[in-house]
Amino acid sequence: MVAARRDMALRKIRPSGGPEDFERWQQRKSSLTRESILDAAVDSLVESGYAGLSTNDVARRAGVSRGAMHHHFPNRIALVRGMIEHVFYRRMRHFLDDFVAQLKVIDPDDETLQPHVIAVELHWHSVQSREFEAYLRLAVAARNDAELAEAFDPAARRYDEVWLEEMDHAFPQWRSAPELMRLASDVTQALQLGLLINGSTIGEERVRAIQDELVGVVKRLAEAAKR
Amino acid sequence: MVAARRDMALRKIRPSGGPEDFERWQQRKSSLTRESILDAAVDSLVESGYAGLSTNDVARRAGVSRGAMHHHFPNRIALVRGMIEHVFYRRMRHFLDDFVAQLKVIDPDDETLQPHVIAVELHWHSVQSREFEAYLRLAVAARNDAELAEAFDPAARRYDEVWLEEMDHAFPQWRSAPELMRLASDVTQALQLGLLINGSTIGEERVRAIQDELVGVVKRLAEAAKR
DNA sequence: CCATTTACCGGCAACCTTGTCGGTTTTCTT
DNA sequence: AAGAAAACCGACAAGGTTGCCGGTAAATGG
Repeated sequence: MVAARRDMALRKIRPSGGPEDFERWQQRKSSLTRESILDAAVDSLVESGYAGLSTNDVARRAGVSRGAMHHHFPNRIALVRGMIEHVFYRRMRHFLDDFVAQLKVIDPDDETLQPHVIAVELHWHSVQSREFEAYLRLAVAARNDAELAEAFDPAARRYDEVWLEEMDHAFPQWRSAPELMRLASDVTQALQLGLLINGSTIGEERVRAIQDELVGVVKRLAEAAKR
Repeated sequence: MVAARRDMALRKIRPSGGPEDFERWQQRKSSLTRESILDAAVDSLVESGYAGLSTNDVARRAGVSRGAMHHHFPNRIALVRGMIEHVFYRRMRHFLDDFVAQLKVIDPDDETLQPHVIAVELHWHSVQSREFEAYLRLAVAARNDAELAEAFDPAARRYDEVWLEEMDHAFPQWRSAPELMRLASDVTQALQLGLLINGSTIGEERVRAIQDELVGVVKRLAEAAKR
C-alpha cells in the first residue's frame, strides 16, 4: 500500500501515454519506441550538453530512422519538451523507490539512522544519477534559453510541489513546522547540487566534511521542529 | 597596500600577456583584441552554452574577422583554454575587489556585520555575476567532455588554492582552525551554487530562508574556531 | 628607408544539423 | 479480405560550423 500511494503521487507528474497505458499492440509499440527515443535523448543530452543535443544523434542512438523520430517528435523542441517530463518523472521515481526500499530495512531504534538522515544520504545518491545529470543540463541551459525555460520552469515547479507533498507524507513528525522541513529539504538540495559540481575540484575528503555538516544542520532543524 | 597584496595574489592565476604588460603599440593592440575576443567568447558561452559556442559568433561579437580570430586562437579549443584562464581570473578579481571595498566601509563594532557574514553576502553577489555564469557552463560541460576537463580541472584547482590562501589572509581569527574555515568556505560555495540554479524554481522567500540558515552555519563555525 | 615580422582579412571545402516530404510497411477496423 | 490509419523510412535542400590558407596592411628594427 505504500507503493500504491507512491504511484498515486507519481501520477501527478507522470507523462501520460506511457507504454503501460495501452493494450493494443500498435500503440504499445509506438509508445515503446517513444520511450527509447527519450532515453537516447537523455544520453545525448548528458554527453553533448543541451546545445549539442542533435536529433540526428538521438535517432542513431535509439536505433530509429530520422523519419520515425519525426513521426513522434515533429521538431527539436518537441523532443526537448518530451524529455523534460521524462526526466522529472524518472528522477522522482528513482528517489522514491530507493527511499521506500531503505525505510523497510532500517532499525527504528538506531539513533544514527533516523529517517531524515537516510533521506540526506539517499538524496546524495540520487544526485549522482543519470537523471539528475540530465536535469542539471536542462536547468543550466534554461537560464539563457527562453524557449527551453518556457517548458522547463513550469515542470520544475510542479516537481517541487509534488516533492514537498511527498516529504510531508514521509516525515509526519515535522508536520508541526512545515517551513522547517521545507528549509531542510531546500538546503539539502541546493548544497548537494553545488557539491556535485564542485566535488571533483575539492576532493573526496572535503566533500565528506560538507556532507557531515549538512547532516548536522538537518538534525538541528529536526530537533527544532519537535518543539 | 591591501590592493598591492591582492594584486600579488591575483598574479598567481592571472593569465600572462594582459594589455598592461606591454609597452609597444603593436603588442598592446594585439593583446587588446585578444581580450575583446575573450570577452565576446564569454558572452557567447553564457548565451549559447558550451556546445553552442561558435567561433563564428565570437568573431562577430568581438567585431573581428575570422582571420584575426584564427591568428590569436588557431582553433576552438585554444579559444576555450584562453577563456578558462580569463574567467577564473575575472571571477576572483570581482570578488576580491568587492571584498576589500566593503571591509573599508563596515563598522567593526557592529555584531551583525562580522567580516565572515559580509563575505557570505558578497559571495552570493559574485555568484550572480556574468563571470560565475560562465564558470558554471564550463564546470557543467567539463563533466562530460574530456578535452575541456583537461584544461578546466587544473585551472579550477589552482583557483581553489589561491582562494584558500586569500581566505586565510582575510580571516586571521580562523587561523587556529584552518579546516573549519575551509569547511565554511566550501559550504558557502556549494550551497550558493545550488541556490543559483534552484532559486528560480523555489522563489525568493525560500532563497532568503536558506541564506539565513547558511549565515547561521558560518557563524557557528566561526565560534567553534575561536576555541 | 627597406626588409621582416606581426596583425588582420575573407573566401573555400568538408562536414553536420534541421526540417520537410513522398513513399512503404505494419497494424487496425469492418 | 480490403480499405483506412498509423508507424516508419530515407533522401533532399538550406543553412550553419570548423579549419585552412593565400594575400594585404601596419608596425618594428636595423
